[in-house]
Amino acid sequence: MNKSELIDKISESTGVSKADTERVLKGFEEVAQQIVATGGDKLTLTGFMSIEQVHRKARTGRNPQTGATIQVPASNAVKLTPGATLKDIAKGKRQPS
Amino acid sequence: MNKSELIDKISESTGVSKADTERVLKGFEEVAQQIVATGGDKLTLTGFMSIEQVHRKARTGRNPQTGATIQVPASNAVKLTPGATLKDIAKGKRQPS
DNA sequence: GTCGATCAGTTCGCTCTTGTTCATCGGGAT
DNA sequence: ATCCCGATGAACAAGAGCGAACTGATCGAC
Repeated sequence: MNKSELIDKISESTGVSKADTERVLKGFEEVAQQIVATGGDKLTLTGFMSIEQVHRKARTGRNPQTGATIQVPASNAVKLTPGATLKDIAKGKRQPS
Repeated sequence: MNKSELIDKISESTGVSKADTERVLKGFEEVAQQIVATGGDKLTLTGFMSIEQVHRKARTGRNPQTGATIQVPASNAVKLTPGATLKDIAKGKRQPS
């Protein structure tokens, strides 16, 4: 499923226009970008997901074409964590809304 | 940041009412739940994130209070993957929109 | 304002992910 | 319709996350 299909589905089920649905998703993405850009806060949507910036240690990577090892420097990364409700649905312990 | 704060921010920046913003986020969550409940499809929001159901092997867990080991059966889990744009923003390689 | 649901933190052995480069193909902004 | 950007997959060593059970704190639906 891609973005267009998602917007169609959300618009159908909520009655919100596709244009506004798209604006809200874009707004959500921009807030997520601000969260991971600054790292000072964490966004938690209870039962759904959380989004935060985390730090990753330096380590060894590899060029898949040549097999040469490459030093990957320490840097910031994105951590997306599913919430309990979403996990329970994936496990079959619970039904989607 | 929690859900209320997120809705305020999105509503402010997009001009969409808080009520509609909340409906769209709820709709997005419900679609994500359908994706991880069935496992047949994967939702990809290019540059932002993707959401899918994955399978996890059985393994050993532990009760942190008693230290007793517990067998955790194989089951389905949720995989949330950040997209390239979000990752680049976390690394500082790129500015948020 | 209430109260049920969820989060965060705890241990630890093992599973899973990470990031590198690059060609190809699809998405999606315009 | 066009075309630039991002997803995908390849190898792999090492980093990071997972999930159990439980509890106090917080969230958010009503």
